[in-house]
Amino acid sequence: MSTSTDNAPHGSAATARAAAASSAPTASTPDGPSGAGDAAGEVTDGIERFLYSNVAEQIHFLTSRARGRGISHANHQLEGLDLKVRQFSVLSLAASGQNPSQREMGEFLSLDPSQIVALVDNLEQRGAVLRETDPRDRRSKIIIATDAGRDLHAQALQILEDSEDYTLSTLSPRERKQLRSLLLKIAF
Amino acid sequence: MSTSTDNAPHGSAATARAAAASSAPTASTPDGPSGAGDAAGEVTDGIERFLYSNVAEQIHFLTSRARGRGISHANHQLEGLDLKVRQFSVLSLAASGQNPSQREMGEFLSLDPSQIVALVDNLEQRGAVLRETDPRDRRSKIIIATDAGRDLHAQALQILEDSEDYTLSTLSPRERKQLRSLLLKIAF
DNA sequence: CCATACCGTTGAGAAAGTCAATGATGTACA
DNA sequence: TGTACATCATTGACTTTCTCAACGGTATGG
Repeated sequence: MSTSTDNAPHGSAATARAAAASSAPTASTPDGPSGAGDAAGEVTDGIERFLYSNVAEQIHFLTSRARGRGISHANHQLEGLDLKVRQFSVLSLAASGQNPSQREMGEFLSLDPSQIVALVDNLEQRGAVLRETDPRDRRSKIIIATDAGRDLHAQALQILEDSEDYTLSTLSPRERKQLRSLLLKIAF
Repeated sequence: MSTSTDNAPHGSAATARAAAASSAPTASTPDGPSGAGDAAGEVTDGIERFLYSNVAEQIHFLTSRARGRGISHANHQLEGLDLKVRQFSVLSLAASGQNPSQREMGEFLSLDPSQIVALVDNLEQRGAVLRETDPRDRRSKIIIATDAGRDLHAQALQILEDSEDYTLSTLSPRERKQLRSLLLKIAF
């Protein structure tokens, strides 16, 4: 496990480790007065110094990192149920009482229809969901959670809520609500 | 602009399409009074109805969707430079004046060291960055942007800022700042 | 009946993520 | 000094995820 996978909830962590990394002005390729892109100041120690780079301002970088950390931890916590966040999301829709078709699941979860097939196959084999042909449109299949599926969903949900509580531990309840609200605005 | 597939910044879009999807109570597997997981109410039309499912509350779902939308759009806009967000992030660190080693890049970007190798290989072949052995520690290589690299970075940055402006178009300046701040808090 | 469009499914290939091993180098310490 | 151990970049193998094109079954509009 190279990247994440550590333990401490947030911050610090890596900082303490060996601090003997780079930092050499290296003479060649001089920065000159004010390089093209960044306002390169001093070269300090930890990787936090990259927070002043342009990429650190990018919303892509921030969402990717946040997502990566969260999903990694969540998947790890879900191992006991032999489930992944990915499968949970499908199961959750199946248990929503909203009678989702596979196409709708794909659209909502930003997944290709072919990926939904595989995910539903898996859950169906485990007896967690059923495929029912939609009587209104016999082309589409409505995915519905079985009793066992709803049970599995409930267990997973509890674990995921705990995991999220861990992931968002640096945010106040109010901030968590704000974050969800803001993400929702840009997610659709 | 204009070149991209869809057009409208956000919302709507799919909603209008064919509304003849599912919704059948389907007799079998009855919902019964209040299913186990959700408070299943009415079954309405668009996929927005899944916003009441449990998965829609999950931070994973929100970050994944937001990230997917954003990166997809950004990558599309970057096509002209034959660059992807992924490569830009490495280039950005190389141009930061912070003399990052590959290991540090990997840690900061949440990428495996082996992935950094490939990314740097690519940028190096294009003449955008150089690998310089760190005189302080000859095991590590410091990645530095060339003049051409800084130029490419500047162009890409402009495109990405426009793309982000599009992606975040539903947020006020204040909200954008909040979002960045909140994500930063949970990203490290 | 016919043309057209859509749904789920399959298959193939590219991209991304994960992991172990290796050579070169650095660090600690007896 | 030498010896054990850790770290860095790199390679290779493998799994997962993504993307796309096709196809059969089905729906819709003339």
